[in-house]
Amino acid sequence: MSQHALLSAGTKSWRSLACSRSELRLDLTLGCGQSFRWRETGDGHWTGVMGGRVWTLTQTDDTLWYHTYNSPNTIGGDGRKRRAGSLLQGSKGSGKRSKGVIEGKEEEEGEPVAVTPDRKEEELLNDYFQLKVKLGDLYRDWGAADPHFNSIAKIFTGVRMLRQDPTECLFSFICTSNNHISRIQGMVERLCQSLGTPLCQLDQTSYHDFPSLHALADNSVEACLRDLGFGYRARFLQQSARQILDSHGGPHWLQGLRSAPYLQARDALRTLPGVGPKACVVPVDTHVWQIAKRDYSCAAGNGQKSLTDKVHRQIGDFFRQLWGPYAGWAHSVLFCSDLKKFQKLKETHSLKQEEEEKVKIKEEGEGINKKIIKMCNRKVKMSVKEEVE
DNA sequence: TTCAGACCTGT
DNA sequence: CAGGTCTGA
Repeated sequence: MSQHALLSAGTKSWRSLACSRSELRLDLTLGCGQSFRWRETGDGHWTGVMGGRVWTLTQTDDTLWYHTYNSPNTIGGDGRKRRAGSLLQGSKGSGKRSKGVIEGKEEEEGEPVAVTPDRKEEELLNDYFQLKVKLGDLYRDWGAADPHFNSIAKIFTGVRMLRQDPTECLFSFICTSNNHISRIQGMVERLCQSLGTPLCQLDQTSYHDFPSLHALADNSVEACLRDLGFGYRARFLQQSARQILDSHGGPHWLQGLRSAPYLQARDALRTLPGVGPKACVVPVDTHVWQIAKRDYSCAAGNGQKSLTDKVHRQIGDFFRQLWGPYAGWAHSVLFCSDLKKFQKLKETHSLKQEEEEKVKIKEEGEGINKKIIKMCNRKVKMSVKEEVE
C-alpha cells in the first residue's frame, strides 16, 4: 500500500519552488479555515487534493517542496490531465486577464504546448497560492497603516489567500454557517468521500476529488447529506447546485465570476440558497465583529445584539478603508491570529522574546563594570546592617 | 428596511 | 452558544 511522502525519506520524489516562510506559511494558510481539505500527515507535511490530484506539501526555510501521487484510475490515461486542465480552461474562456500565472505559458493557441507534468504542477501551485502576489510588500503596507496588524505580523507571517476551485470554495462556504472549523472539516471530508471521484489511497486514508455540480445537484443528495450530519445545510447545498445547473448553465458560470466585477460577482453568489451577507471581500461574522470592537475600538453596532446588515457594511467598510484593496488578505491574517488553535504560537513567541530579554539583561549585566556590583554589594551590606540594627 | 427566532449538530 | 441564513412580522 502507498504511504504519505516524507521529505526526510529523500528528495528524489519531490520537486521544489523557491519560497520563503514570510511569503507562505503552510500551517497557517492551510489550517485557518479557507480550505478544509488539508491535513498534517507528517511533521510539517500537509496532504490534500487540489487541481484534481493528491499532493503532499512541506517547506524548509527558503523552499516549498511538493510531491504528487498517481491515481490508479488515471495512470497512463489522460483523465488526470484533462481534470487538472479544466480548472484553468474555465478562466481562459472567460477572459485572458484572469489566467494569471498560467498566462503566457499556453498563450499560443496554434500548437497545444506540451507542458511537462512538473511544469504544470508548478503552475498549479503558483496559481493556488497566488505566489506572484508579494506578501512581504503587503505586510509592510498594512503594518504602516495599522499598529495592531503590526503587532500580529511578526508572528503570523505568510498567511495567504488561496485561489481555490470555485465549486469547492462555494460549497465549502455553504457548510460554514453557524459552524466551526473542526466540524466543517469533517463534513467536507464526508462530502467528498461519498460524492467525489476517488483518487488514491495512502496509509488507510482514501482521497477523493471534490464532487461535481452534477453529483451535488442530484435529488438524493439532501437526504444523503442529512444522514452525514449536515443538518439544515444539506438542502442549501443541493439547491444551490441545482440552481447553478438549471438557471446558469453549469460550472462555467462559477468560473466566469472570477473575472466579473466584484459587486456583480458577490450579488450573483448571494442569489444562491445558503449564501448570505457574509459572502464579501472582508467576510464579517460575529468573530470579526469581536475583533473590531476589542482591537480597534470600532463602535459599529455597539448597541446591537446581533450582526445586522448595517453592522456588516460598517465593519466591512472600516477594514476596507484601513487596509485598502487587499483588505481580504489582511483579514485572513487577523482572523488566523485569533484562532484558538494558533494561540500557542503567540506564547512561544513571547517566551522567545522573554528569553531574548533575559539574555540581553544578562549580557548587559556582565558587561557592566565592577563599580556597580561593588555598589550593590555595599547596599546589600548596608541593608543587612540596617536590618541587624 | 430592520429584527427576532428557528434551524442541525456537537461541546 | 457556535466563524450564518432564511423567514415572517
